[in-house]
Amino acid sequence: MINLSPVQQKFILHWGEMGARWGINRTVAQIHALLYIWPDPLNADDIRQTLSVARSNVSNSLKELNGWGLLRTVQKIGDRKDHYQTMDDPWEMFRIVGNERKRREMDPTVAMLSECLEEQKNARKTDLYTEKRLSEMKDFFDSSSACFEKLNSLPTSTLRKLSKMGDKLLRLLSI
Amino acid sequence: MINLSPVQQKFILHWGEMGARWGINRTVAQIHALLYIWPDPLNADDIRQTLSVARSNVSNSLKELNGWGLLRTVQKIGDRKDHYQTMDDPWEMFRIVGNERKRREMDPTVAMLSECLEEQKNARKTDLYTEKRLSEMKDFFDSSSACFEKLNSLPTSTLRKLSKMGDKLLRLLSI
DNA sequence: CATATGTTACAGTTTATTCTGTAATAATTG
DNA sequence: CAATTATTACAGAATAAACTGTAACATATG
Repeated sequence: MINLSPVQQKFILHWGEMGARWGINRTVAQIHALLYIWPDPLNADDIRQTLSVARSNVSNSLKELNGWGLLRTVQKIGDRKDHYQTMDDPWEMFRIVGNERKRREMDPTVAMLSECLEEQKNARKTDLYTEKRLSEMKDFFDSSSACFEKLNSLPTSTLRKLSKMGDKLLRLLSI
Repeated sequence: MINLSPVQQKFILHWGEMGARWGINRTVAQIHALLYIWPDPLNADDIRQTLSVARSNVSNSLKELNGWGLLRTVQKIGDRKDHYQTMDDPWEMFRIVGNERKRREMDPTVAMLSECLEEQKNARKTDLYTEKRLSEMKDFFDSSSACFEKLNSLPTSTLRKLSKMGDKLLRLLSI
């Protein structure tokens, strides 16, 4: 029987609300928060009881969490139920989320911009202004997404160090 | 009378759909796309007709766009109507959007984590595990948001160059 | 085979958001 | 003052997303 402390509840509820802004469903985010804040792996029924949601909702949410690559399933001896875990390391966690967000929020736009530019070339009427706006936008998405990919390919330990460099980072970059 | 080419329509519709994923309302994003892709400043009625939305929707959406800092109001001689523009430069545009997203998506979580840690300290029961999870998460948010702020404080021209450096950037950083 | 466990589909409900259309209000201009 | 323009509030409609509860199904275990 899971009994959440007030602080744990607060964390889980906030994570759930915030999830929406991060493009993650509330229940999915709550489950993620629960697994993150709880010391032991939990089974689906623990989750259902603790968060008061329908069993089917737990199942679907776990599937989605798994789709994000944020879930691990483990077993306990003498217990046939699956038990679920999530990773400890926030850097690792948000690297994954970041990748997924890039895939959902940038890639489709890059594709659309390419199509538009192509269609604009083949159009009966030339429209230099539109072409300029589209290609500047595409240029932005291309370079920022390449840059993001490069940074995200670095090992977590490097990202951690870089993000902690503070002003040193700026000095390094302003060469 | 505004007459959108197929390519312009495609761009606007996509921008509208994508807006949702970026945390921006569809109509707001469509209006933004329209102002971005159209060579001249447009008045509210142009926008209403072109996008087929209610006048009140245009007014509220323009207000929100203004709240993001993405709108400029200009006048035309011999015309009492306000005319609206948005900025050309995608880097500038997404710097603003990025700032706003940080404010909405990170800052509240940093605040929540600080509160939780404070409350955990004052709690009757000590809970070292929860404390560890919370403080590691806070550490992540603190350093990544500081890092983001530093980068975002750079002039657009610098950001543009950095994002275009490709592998040179990695070599520079891997010192 | 009986039981336990987990997934999936689905109809219906709830909830939140967005949008419309109207009306009231205010400010400005000729 | 009359006309133009823009904002705001609001009730109701339309949409979209999320959730519930149930049932069917599959799989594995003793």
